[in-house]
Amino acid sequence: MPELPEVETMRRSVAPSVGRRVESIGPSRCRKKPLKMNASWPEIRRAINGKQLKKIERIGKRLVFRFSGDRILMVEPRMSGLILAEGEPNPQSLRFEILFRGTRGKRIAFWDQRGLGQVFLLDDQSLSEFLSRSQVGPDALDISVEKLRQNLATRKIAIKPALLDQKAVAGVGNIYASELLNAARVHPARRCCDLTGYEWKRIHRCMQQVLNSAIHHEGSTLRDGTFRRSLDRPGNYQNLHCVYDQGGKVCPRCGKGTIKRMVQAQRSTWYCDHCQK
DNA sequence: CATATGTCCTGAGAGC
DNA sequence: TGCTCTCAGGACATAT
Repeated sequence: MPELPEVETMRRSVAPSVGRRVESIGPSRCRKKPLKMNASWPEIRRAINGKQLKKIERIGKRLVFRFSGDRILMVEPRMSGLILAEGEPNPQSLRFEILFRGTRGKRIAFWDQRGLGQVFLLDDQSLSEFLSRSQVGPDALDISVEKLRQNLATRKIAIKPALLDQKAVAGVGNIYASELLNAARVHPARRCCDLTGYEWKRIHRCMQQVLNSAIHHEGSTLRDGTFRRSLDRPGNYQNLHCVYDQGGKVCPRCGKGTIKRMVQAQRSTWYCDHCQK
């Protein structure tokens, strides 16, 4: 599911557990396939049990759980991962849960239907190494327009697939790349190296506006319904999508064009055929 | 069969 | 030749 706004929504929904002490952590019994991770469950239990959850950070589309004693769990939800404090989306897809002392069952649970998600046990040092090895770029909400331009403007590929490159800017995924380019009135097939300074400014401003608005509306719940803040609380931003999955409709921004679908780098892109030049 | 929110790996080609 | 960077394509796993 998650792009930056959905991961930030998940972060906020489990933030009440900051300050609590871990009672137990472990895999669910009913999981389908083993969770992909860099340590065994006994190792993770030894590292995390009894520790206090100090902070939950978001880096692009990843969540970083910091515990006392410099122990870190980093979760990559990838396509279908979901981090929830409440609710049972599908008992079959529960991958692990953390229970907290003295809270009568308060927990953080990781659900993942497709099983592409990954979890890493790290410390400060190995987290830094991980981020530099995988070249995670600046977060989309923090990056300056100069840095965005520096990271992308020499490239010959189209702007829309370029925005999905997490090394250039971290957090934008397939939904918000289409949405922000519509807001910026830039055609998704324009090559990065052909964009003007004024267009980079619009892309940068609209990226932050669209992502912040999506966070405000608690992310996008698509037709498959997998992303939600809790079982009875879907996101709302899908109702504000101007182009994503809106093929054939009139563009709500210009009121003149029609929303079209195209395929770029084997992924769907939607855009207005009138106002995006 | 086609579609689906993400990331990692491989290999070809370009340019120095 | 060889190094680095870019870019295209596929794999991963499951559901509709």
